[in-house]
Amino acid sequence: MKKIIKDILINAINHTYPNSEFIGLIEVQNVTAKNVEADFFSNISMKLAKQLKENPMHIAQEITKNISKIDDIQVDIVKPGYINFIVHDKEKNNVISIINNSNDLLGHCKTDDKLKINVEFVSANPTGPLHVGHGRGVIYGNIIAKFLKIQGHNVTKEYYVNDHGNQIRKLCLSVFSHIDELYAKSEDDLYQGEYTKEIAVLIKKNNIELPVIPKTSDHLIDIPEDTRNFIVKNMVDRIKTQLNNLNIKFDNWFYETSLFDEKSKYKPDHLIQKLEKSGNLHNDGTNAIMLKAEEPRVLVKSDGTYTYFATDLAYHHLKMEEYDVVIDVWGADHHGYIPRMEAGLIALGHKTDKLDIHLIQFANLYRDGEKISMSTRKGEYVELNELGDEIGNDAINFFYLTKNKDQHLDFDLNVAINQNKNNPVFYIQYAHARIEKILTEVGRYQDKEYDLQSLDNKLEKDLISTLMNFNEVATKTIMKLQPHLMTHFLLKLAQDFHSYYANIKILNQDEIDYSKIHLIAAVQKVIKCGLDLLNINSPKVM
RNA sequence: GCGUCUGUAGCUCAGUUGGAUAGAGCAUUAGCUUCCGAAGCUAAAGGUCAGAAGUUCGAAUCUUCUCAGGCGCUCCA
Repeated sequence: MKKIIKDILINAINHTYPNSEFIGLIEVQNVTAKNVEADFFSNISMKLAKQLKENPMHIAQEITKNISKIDDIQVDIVKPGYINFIVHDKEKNNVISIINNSNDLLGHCKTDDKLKINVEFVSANPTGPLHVGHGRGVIYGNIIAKFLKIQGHNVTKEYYVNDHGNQIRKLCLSVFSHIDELYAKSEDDLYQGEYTKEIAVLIKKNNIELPVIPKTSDHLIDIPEDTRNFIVKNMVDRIKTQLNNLNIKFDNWFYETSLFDEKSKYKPDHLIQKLEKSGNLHNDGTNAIMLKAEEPRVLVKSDGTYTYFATDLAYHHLKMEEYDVVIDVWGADHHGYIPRMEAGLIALGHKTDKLDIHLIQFANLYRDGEKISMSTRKGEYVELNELGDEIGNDAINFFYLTKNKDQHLDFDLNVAINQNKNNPVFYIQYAHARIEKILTEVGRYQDKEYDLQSLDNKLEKDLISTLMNFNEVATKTIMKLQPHLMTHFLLKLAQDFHSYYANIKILNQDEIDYSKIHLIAAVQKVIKCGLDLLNINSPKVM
């Protein structure tokens, strides 16, 4: 509809101001102001006023003179120079049939340029279970990967498992400390979570080899590889189970250690050689190896071990070579790390416009008004699934998706649990269930006679206008990766429906008005489509 | 100090590439059940869009400055 109006305007302006370059300035927008009786408007005459040095009202009149009369659209001029369009109900009501006859309401959200995209998200260290602090990144990463898939891209969802660094060693020692306290002797801040005890029990039960405790404390404890792998596997399995409970599946679990495989092309030492050849290493006279950047960044420490950055750079080097677009979903605390990563990739000859880093702002967690900090190390955390058990996956999804990722948000656990019944997601689902009830009562309605033009009640008109916006909202949500737009649309639609339902009797005993049935069927179809898009269930009964 | 994200109703958040009188939910107040599901509906009340200046016909939206908050500035991961 918008496009049709735009074409009309283009035509008219071509006539009014031939050979002009004004076409590019034309935009048609939805009317959102409540007091304005119109569906769409254009501000083109105000824009032209400046260039033509004429009164915008006058320009609008000149343009509208050249708009050919169309049956279903009324054109108005309103000061200071808006050109408003009112679409007649007959035309609008067609949206109901369009929706009900569509096989794929999201069919228009397709890209012309299919790309191979890697979306890496969560990637929490396997040193503890996923907790509520990870929730936002989990849900966000999963949903944008879904949107990209709908667009038609070839998407790989990837979890990067940091199973190589010092923190894994600490994890192992934390586990061993429950078997023999001597393991904890030379270590401070070990992991305190319950799971370390559980794994210790498994180690004993399965007779897994324990490391030898060295006689003198200057010898490091040497952890057998199989034992280490056993512990890491157990942790990763726990995380997988948690994600499974949220219905999230990854396509690829990439282990940091695999970069060090003999056959790996992307071994960090190859990386260093490459950087050295291209003259990108910085030497400050110490034993450390550094990358030249806005500030030198350490790749290999003086003791010969790699930094996290070195292996992460190798990993990104790999992704950049294998994919057209590389997306990272990171917590906002990593933002200072971006220039380093970009500098590294540029030094390796990559174009960083392929790299798209989505920063997610932190969710501050409260319990009864008091801030709680999540610390895996101290064993202070609320597991993501505990929250899921309390309020359900639908509420979790909806909660996180309602907010823009750049918005800092506050989350009070107890309030969330207590107010769960008021969660807006149920309001939407309730609309779906109510419609379901009516539709089953009505039975088969598709082949009955109906007249959409009879829908002329104010509430029906509102409902239909909202339905008309679905296409645009869906496009924006999916193409611009903004899930919160859809959550707000669904709330508005549910609201319009509940209002309609409460005020207008849809099922009349004497005779059924099948146009109303088609209307609510369209509403239900759109709600279901929107909820599916957000990974939320559409229950038929609640 | 530098970088970065944010500041909209009592609370939690929307607000489209700058458009018309600022939008929801929760909380508060007052109403609504012989009738399709009250997880609902109808209203009321609630705002100096942090503050100031600027650009513009027009600013919550863009620019600059100030104030306030989160996060980051490791040979940590």
